[in-house]
Formats: sequence, C-alpha cells, structure tokens
Amino acid sequence: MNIGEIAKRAGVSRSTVSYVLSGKRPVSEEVRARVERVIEESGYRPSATARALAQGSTRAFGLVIPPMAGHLSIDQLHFVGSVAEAAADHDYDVLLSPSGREEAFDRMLGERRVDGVIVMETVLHDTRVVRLLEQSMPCVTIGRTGSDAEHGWVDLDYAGLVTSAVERVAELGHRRIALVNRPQALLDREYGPAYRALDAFEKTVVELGLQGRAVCCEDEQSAGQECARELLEEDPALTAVVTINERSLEGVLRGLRRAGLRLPEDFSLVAVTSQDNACGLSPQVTAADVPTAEMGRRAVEALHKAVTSPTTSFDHVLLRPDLVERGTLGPAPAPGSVHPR
Amino acid sequence: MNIGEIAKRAGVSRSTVSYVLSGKRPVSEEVRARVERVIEESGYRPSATARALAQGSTRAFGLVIPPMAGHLSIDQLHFVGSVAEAAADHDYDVLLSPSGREEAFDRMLGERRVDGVIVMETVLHDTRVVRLLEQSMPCVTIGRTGSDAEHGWVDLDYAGLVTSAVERVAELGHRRIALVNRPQALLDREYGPAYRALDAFEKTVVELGLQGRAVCCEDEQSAGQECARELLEEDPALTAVVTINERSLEGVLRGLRRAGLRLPEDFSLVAVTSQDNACGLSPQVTAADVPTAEMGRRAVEALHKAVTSPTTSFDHVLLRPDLVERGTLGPAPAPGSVHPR
DNA sequence: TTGTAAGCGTTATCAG
DNA sequence: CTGATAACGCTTACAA
Repeated sequence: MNIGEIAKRAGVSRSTVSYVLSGKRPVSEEVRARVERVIEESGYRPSATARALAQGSTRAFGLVIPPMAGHLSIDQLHFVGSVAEAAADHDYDVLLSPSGREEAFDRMLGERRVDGVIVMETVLHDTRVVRLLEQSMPCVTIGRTGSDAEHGWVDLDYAGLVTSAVERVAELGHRRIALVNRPQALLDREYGPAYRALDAFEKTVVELGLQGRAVCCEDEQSAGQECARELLEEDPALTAVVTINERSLEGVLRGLRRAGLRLPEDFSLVAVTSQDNACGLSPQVTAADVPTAEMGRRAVEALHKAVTSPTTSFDHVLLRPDLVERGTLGPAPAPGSVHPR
Repeated sequence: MNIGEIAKRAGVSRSTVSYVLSGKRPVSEEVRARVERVIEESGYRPSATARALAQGSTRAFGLVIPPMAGHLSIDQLHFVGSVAEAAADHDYDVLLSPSGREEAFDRMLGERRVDGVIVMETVLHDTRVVRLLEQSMPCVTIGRTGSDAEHGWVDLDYAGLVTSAVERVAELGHRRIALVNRPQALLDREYGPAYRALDAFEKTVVELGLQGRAVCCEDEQSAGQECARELLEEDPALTAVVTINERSLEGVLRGLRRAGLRLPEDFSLVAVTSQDNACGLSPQVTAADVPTAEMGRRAVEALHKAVTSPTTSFDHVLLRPDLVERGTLGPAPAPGSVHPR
C-alpha cells in the first residue's frame, strides 16, 4: 500500500494525498474527507524511508552509549530510556550506537542514518565528537568537551556539587574529609566529571582549611568497600566521605559499617547519584540527586533545536541538583567518641 | 557527495560504482581500482536511506524496551547493550521503541523503519506481538507468548531453573522453603517467567514433600527486605529462599541479615540473576547466572535469520544456565540451632 | 483548489 | 565486463 494506491482509490493525485497528510497546503474539506477516509480504511502509513529520501531528514537521532565493558550504571539506563521517550515526544526515533563499535558509528555518521547525535560520557578530547563536527552532524554531548562552543551539551555541575557538599559537611563540624572519585582510568582519559570533582574538592579543602584526601575507586561495589577500608586505615580520624561514584556507593556504605561505624552518628556520607540509587540503600543516603530523566529530555530538546533550526549557537545546560538530606549526614562526632576500631 | 559524483570522477557509470561497492557482479581489476581510489579520496559512503528505498530493507532492527516506570534492571540494560553489539556484528542498527509509547511503536511498524523487531518482557497475550505478526513483521520475543509458533523467541527456562534450585536445596536437607517471585501485577498480566516459576515451585514442593511458600515481591530492594521479614515472621522455621526477583535480591539479603541470620550457616539463598548482580553483593549469592549477553546475541541471530531468509519456522532458544555455587547455599541447619529471633 | 512532473540516491534489469 | 534506464515511494516546485 503506497501513496499512489491511496490517490487512485480517492480519485485524486498523489500530491493531494501528500498534502492532506502534511497539511502544507490547503485542501478542500470535501477532498480531504474523502482522502482521509480511504487512508483510514486502508490503514495506510507513508514509508519513513521514502520520506527521508525526499526531504533529506531521517527523523531519527543517534545515541552513542558507553561500552558494556565499562559496566553501565542504572542511572545511565534511565538516561537512555528518557532519551527515547523525549525523542518520541518530538516524533523522533532513537538509533543506538554502542561506542567502541567503530563500524556502527561510521555507518550512522557516514551513511547519514540520523539527523543528529547524542554522545554519552564524553571526554575532553573526544574523537567521536570531533568527527561528528567535521561532518557537520549536529550533536549534543553529555558532559563538556574541548570544543564546547561548537555543539550543545548537558552536564552536571560536579565542581559546584562537590564544593557545596564539602562546605555543608564542614559546616557540620567535620574536619577530615575524603572524596571518592571515579576510576583512575577515567581521570587519565580526562573524563570531565572526575577531574572537575577532584579540582573542586582540593580547592574547597584548602579554602576551608580542612584535611582532605581524594581517592579514585573502580565502579564496583567491592572496590567501594575496599576503598572505605583503606581510607579509614589511612586516617582513623576521618569523619566524612563525599562520593561521586554511584556504582561503588553501596560498597562504601558496607565498608563503613564493617568498620563498626554508625551513620550518621559516627560518620557522614554524602553522594552524587540518582534518587533511585540513594534511596535503595539502607540507610538512605544523603545525596545530590542526579536528574537522569531531565538530562535526557534536555539533551533531546537541545538536539532537536539544533537540527530543526540550524544555527551557530547551541544550548548549554548545566544542572546543579540540590542536596537532599536523608539518613547519612550529621554533625561531626565529638572527638574520641568514635571509631570503635 | 553521491554515487553519481563518484561515477563521473572515475569515468564510469553509476551502476558500476554500485557494483564495485556491493560486489554483486564482476568488475575488471582496472576499473575497480580506479573507482575504489576515487571513493577513498572523497570519503564517499552510500546513503543508507536511498539504499533502503531501493532494496526495500532498512538494515535496522527495532527493540521494544520495557517502560521506565517499571524500573528496568541492570540485567536488562546489559541485554540492550548486547543486542546493539550483536546487531552491529551483522551490520544492523538498533532502533529503540520505549514500550508504552504507542505512537513510537506505530511509527516503527507502520512506517516500516525496521526490518524486524525484538520485544522484551513479553506476556502471554501480547498485543504488540499480535500487531507485529498481523503486519507480518519478523519478530523475536524475549519470553514466550501465546503465538509461539509464529515468531522466534529466546527464553530462560524458569520452570527448570526453579525446579533444580528447589531440588538442590532439598538435597541439602532443607524442608521449609520459600519462593520470592516477581510482582503480583506481572503474574496477573500472565508474565511467563512469573507464572512458570510459581508453577514449577508448587509442583516440586509437592513432589518432594516439602513445606513451600510462594510470595510475590515488588521489584525493589525495600520490598525484598520487607518480604524476607514477613516470610520469617510467618514461618520462623524457614531455612531457605529461592528467588527469581533480581531487583529485590539485595533487600532480601538485608532482611535475612537483619533477622540475625548468617548465610549459609543458618539460612540458604539461591537466586536467578545475572552474575554481575549476584557477585556484587556480600556475601556473593549462589545463583543461576542469567546470560544476558548471550540472550541478546541469540535474539539478534534468530531475527537476522528470519529477516534474511523468510521462512515459516523460527528459532526457539530455551536457556538453562547452571547454578553457580557461591556463598549462600549450605546444608540445612540442625533444628533448634537457628533463628536467634 | 488541484494536478503534473522533477527530483531524492540507490539498486537492479536489460541490453550491448 | 559495462552502461542506460526504470524502479523504490515520497515531497514539492510549478502549472493550471
């Protein structure tokens, strides 16, 4: 069933059917009704492929997802889902491109299967982004890159988040604080959140005259547990941890409990993670809730804007969710009252 | 840059360029070399859209993902990733269709944006599957449906898994065993894994003359914890739990520990979940490891086969991973030695 | 208000 | 072995 068949049955030309569908030029009430009835009866839907070829736009966005090897987090999954849903709101489809699969990326880009691309987990010098820009493919990155001005981005203000978390903890009297960062490998690859968090932590610690210790931690629960153990061993007088590593959060919590610490009486923990993750734990963790759904929506909106009205200015969205007080942040314990071991 | 431009530069016809690219008819070494050089120099890649229109195949698969509202699990995320990768291996792209978004599904199907569809979390009477079949769109479901013979499927043998888990637990002397199932809502919707697990559990329990109790549990850690608490309250002499609910697994574990039980000395726990999930916990949980990556790969292979060689027989894959002994399965405790509270 | 016809960039058939 | 040329199904000037 194609547009010609509909035209024949309705006794009109193919262009008339097309215009009834698109509304791009007036059609008499009578003809419109006739055509619509035929379309209705036959269940006709125009071929996306043919339309794409004719108007040079695929109505699909690409989404470059992190490699599976790096173990995706539940937050990232939510993000993927929210991108798909937000795109659907704009009548766009989402094409997945598993990063690491160069052929898939090349195909998407070179064969122009999509109108624009969203890139997750970008790093400072991101070759994928560079290539997208070279081919002048509109794109929006999650996280900033070295070519921020030339594309849209949506990012979390890790610097601000870490700064205010440390400030809040310090306000409550804590003096010896640690930062649990993402894995060293990401820091080495200049993964923005990791180095901005580290930077902000070190600055704030100096500014407030605190004793600060920053460590990297693999994205795993076992690593988190080990990390907590080591931190306490290194500095038994530590009373607070700020973490941006969502995947190891639970392990850190476990490590602290294993050391006989009660939260928040003996020790405070503040995280940057999704509400889902923070609330699923016991006790629920005080955290700046990463708004994954909003990020997906904003990314799609930025991309949609860039695609529909080509321009030289791009949307830049820096989100800074508030700290939500739950059960793991409290005043610093009186010296000597803590650390049973 | 299009095929005509390449043809002109190489001094050949467009069809020759096309045949150099596809290899579908012999081309003299001399001409081929010339054409390939021009292609190389210009970085030309044929338009996927135009090709799709001409040969009536999009080289894309659709993937219907569960609604976000139902909180996807980490295993499902792995599955999505593995589908994307397996598809890439066949030079196919993956188009996401968030289920619940009827328009998106309709678009994918009606506008023929894909060559075939993989449907996650299918239920017995699955309207999406029915519609796909009506439109004779090749499809592979994850889980069986009421129209199994007409499409491919990949499923986990929940009946077999639960049966052998219960048998194994019984072998170790346990006599009072509970099953933690997926949420009641899924059971009501005739979600296969849930009702097959229940069925197998009840049968095996009767067969082995055990005391069995099956409960549904929401897909959340807090629900798991509550569930464990209630099970123990109801039957303080319970000594083992078999669960197929991966999302609440950790909560169940917590609930058991809260009740003062040591695993595996006082109590045994056997799960059906991915290795990732089972190993991330403490202690690591004895489980039948759901092979998410393999499932994704098999689904893609089945779909690819159905798409490339239209047929009336479809691949049916029933996977039954082995139980991997970790830290939570042990002999039944001597009566009276357990349950401090 | 409607119809005609020229694209869009491929592939594939049919001659040569 | 290679070149015209007609599809593929739709959109969109341009005419009427």
